[in-house]
Amino acid sequence: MNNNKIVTIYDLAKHLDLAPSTISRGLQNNPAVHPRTRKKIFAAAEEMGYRFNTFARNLRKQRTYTIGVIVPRLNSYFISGILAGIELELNASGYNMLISQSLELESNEAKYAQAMLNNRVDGLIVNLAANTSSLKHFEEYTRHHIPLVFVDRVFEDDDFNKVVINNKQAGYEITSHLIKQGCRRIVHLTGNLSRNVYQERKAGYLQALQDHDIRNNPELVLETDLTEEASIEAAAQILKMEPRPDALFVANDLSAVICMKAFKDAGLNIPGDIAIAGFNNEIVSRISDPMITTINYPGEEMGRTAARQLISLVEGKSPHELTNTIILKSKLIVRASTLKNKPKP
Amino acid sequence: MNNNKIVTIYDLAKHLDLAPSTISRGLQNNPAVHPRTRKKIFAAAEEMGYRFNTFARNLRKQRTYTIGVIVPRLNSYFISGILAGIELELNASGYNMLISQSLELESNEAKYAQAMLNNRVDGLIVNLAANTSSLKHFEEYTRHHIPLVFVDRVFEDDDFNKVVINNKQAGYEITSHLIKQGCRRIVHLTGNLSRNVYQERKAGYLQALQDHDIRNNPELVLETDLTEEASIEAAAQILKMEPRPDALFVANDLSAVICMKAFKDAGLNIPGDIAIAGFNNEIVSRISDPMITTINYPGEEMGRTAARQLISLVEGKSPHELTNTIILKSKLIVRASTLKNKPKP
DNA sequence: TTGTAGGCGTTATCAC
DNA sequence: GTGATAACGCCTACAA
Repeated sequence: MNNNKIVTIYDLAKHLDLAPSTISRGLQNNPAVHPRTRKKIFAAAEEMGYRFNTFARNLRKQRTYTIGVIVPRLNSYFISGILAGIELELNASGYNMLISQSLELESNEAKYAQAMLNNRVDGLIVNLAANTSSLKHFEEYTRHHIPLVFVDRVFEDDDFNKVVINNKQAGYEITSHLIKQGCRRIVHLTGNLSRNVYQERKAGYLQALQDHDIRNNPELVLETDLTEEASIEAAAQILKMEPRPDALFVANDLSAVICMKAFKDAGLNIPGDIAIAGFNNEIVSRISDPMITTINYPGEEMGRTAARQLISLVEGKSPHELTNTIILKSKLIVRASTLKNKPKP
Repeated sequence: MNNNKIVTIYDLAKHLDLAPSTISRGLQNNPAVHPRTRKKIFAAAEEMGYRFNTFARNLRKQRTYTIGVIVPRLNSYFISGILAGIELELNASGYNMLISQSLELESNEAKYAQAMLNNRVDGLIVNLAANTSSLKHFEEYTRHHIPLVFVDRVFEDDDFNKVVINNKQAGYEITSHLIKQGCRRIVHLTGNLSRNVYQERKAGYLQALQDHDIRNNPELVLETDLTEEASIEAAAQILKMEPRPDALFVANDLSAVICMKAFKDAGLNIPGDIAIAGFNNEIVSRISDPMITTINYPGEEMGRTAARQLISLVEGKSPHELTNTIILKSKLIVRASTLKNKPKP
């Protein structure tokens, strides 16, 4: 109706010959205003194209209904799932979502944590960068009692809220499965070991070896950044190992599929010559040939859980003092890429 | 240093026995402030743990330095790339990014467009939902002169800024390539045809058929939602076609790979029995066996371009009146999945 | 049921 | 170079 001028409650007040406070109350459905008055207010708001100013309200209320989210990368299938889960919960509860990507750098993470603080986010969800070595850039959140939840990539020995899976157990299960299939020389290809998720998967791998009396050979653990290039390189390195390993446990599906392709191109048979297991149950694990044994990793559910927990902290429904760790269930999914002993018909 | 109380410029002013306005100027590096004073101000700010309040500034400045982004889904590899590109540019220019996902529903899209307006975003980037049939929920942006850029999925006949690729040409190239490989009975599996991207790819497909004197058979065009399930179903349907098609052009890589897997499971040889081409050059197209012929689709670059264009509009560096369309280059990438005529040695 | 007045934290304008 | 003061738009005691 109106053109460009921004309409405020004062304009509505003048138009209706009422006080701004009455307009404010009416728009909030405050029962103190007469239904007739309220109706007039809404009609005028509609007619004049009124939009309320979130900033003014935030300034006044000292609340922003905005949650910050810092992730290492946006262009990752797994991260997308977490974000989707977070977004669903936040929007359902009327919160906005402010996103930054640290590009796996602690320095960016710290910078964005500060920026989010300036934006007065009501809470923050973080998936740590690969090289983050301290959480001191989050101390100000604690000091100001702004709730903080870490999801997936966390620090073990801290006093923060976290949503994780049991990576060690998952690593243990997948390695034990490989051993049960008769594999003895199992390579583990993993990411930055200063991050809990990779460190623990490796711990599970080592534990499984030990429990099955297989001597650990440090040369069989390859630490890379799990990018496409690094995976191709790692595959070449594995092909050159003497004697050739009979299994490969990779810390993520995409990298596992890339390795598998390299092995197939080199004429190897999967799983006959080498069994391959991944991690995350990404779609690529299902479309590869053979399909890849993996761990179902509930990314979206982790996002939802983290968001729910954060909201309940923000709204004071959970006590701030009690930090807690939520461990979601992960599950081994056995597929053809590791089935050396074909199930009997 | 300090504990929980939020520090404002008034606190700094009192502490330093200066006026709040001087503090404000000092913090903004206003040259009118004496260097010695400024130094004292920064020292006190640091010591007292001052953080400026973005909302108060926004309220005052009538600017938010926040850009809204509405996408159909967050958990999509292609969308992630666009978002990553947008985020890079926005952060580089000091803007925040507020994200919502429409879940492919026009109703959500409209709702979030309104919410972003309430949040006074300085501009908005949109990737349309599958079922969006009108742009009237964006009219208010035009009315208030809030810049708007559509990326990838757009309306053709509108008067808005857009960043796209030439989908028709890409569809034409890929279909012509299949024809040159000797294919005559080419199935086209696509998404919601009311969206420009799918509509145009199909137009390119039809044009190529016509230019090569191949009669169009409407039964060979399958419109689905391109989900994992729909793709599996479509593959089954194609397998039942009589006579069997000799090529399949799918509007996205993931769906193409899923179909390929189904065909291989049914004993078909790729590309011998049926050639397969995808779209987007996602990583799955490179790890499938055989690798998939596709169109390189610069998602991240589209995101960057959209963000750059939006920022230049927001900052008044481009005129608002001139809406424009930026068409990025896409490129046919030929791989084994369509090479029926092996290149001569 | 409605109105008045003050404040949320910052910046801009005008004085001094 | 610094200070006083009035906005920005909304919300909420408190008063009427």
